[in-house]
Amino acid sequence: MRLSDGVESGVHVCVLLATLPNGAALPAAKLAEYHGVPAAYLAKHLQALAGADVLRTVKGARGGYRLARPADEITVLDVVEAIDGGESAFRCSEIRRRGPLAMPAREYTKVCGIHHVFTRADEVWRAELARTTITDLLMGVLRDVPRAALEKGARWLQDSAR
Amino acid sequence: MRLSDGVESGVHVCVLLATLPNGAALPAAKLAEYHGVPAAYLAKHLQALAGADVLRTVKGARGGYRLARPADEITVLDVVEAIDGGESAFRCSEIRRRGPLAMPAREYTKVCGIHHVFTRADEVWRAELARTTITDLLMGVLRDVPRAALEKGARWLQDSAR
DNA sequence: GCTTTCTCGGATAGCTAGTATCCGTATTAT
DNA sequence: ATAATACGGATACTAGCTATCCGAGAAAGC
Repeated sequence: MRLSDGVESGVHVCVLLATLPNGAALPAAKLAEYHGVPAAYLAKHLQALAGADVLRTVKGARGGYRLARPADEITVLDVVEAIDGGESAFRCSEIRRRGPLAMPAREYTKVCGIHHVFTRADEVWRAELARTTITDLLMGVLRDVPRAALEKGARWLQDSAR
Repeated sequence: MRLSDGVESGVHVCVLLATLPNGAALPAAKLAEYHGVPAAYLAKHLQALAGADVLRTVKGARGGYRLARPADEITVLDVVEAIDGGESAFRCSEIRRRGPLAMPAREYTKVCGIHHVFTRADEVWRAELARTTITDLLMGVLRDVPRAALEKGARWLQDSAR
């Protein structure tokens, strides 16, 4: 089981965008450069995030991406569902209806117990991801990352703003 | 994100094996036939389960697979980790160390905050799966599955025992 | 003790989904 | 008008999972 790689980039992008003043935007190419990831690939995930109303696009020259909502109203789950999709990791193929025990379909009224366990597990997983907002992550970064790195980042952002 | 399909078969197999008397075993071919899944493919997952000490193999003529432990000491998580592996779905590629902000490696003492969120989510997911045992699932099947199907299954098992 | 039968076990192809990339079009600020 | 930027589709490439095969080894029966 593996989460899409794009999720990691997506969350990092949101944290970075949360540091921008008011309605400023940053183009996809800059976002990719900042994080050291392939630009063409990141663009795809940015589009997914925009489609899910996590990011908002600013078209035209001096455009780019910005957060669609305040950072404390965007959860990690929002990013995950935008990029990786909202489906459960487990897919029930109704094994109980196959093989020599097969019964007419109408006999199976309740959901398969195995299916149910994974559904619950998926729910608690998503609930946990929904507990953390982009603001929470940003505060963590400000606390844990070395001061020198923060200053470096701030300078880079100013240079890119021009 | 997608869990290996084999997990579903694996759990169903364990539930079926839990219905066998004492130390009786069922060969891989029969297990596959019962569930209507490809035999050669199921064999692979059975081996993984045996390697993880969830199932025990009985070699030679009239051999097969049986549970390695009492059914109430085997959790759904045990099956998942045997077949799908114990790794977290999220893989941190340390994006924060890339791009223009990169700092010497020793500067990063704490684990990345984003990584941490997914680690927690993975833990609650696994904890939830560990709450359900094969016995729990078997009781659910006995409760929810139509009586006719249960009888059909019992007959099939008897015929296979020969 | 030998043979026969049956089983696991690892090695090997095929396929699907996701990763990574490109380019042409539409849109906006300057 | 021009330059910069997002957007969407089309396309190679890759990894991991799906599916299959055949040989080694172990038990059972004579």
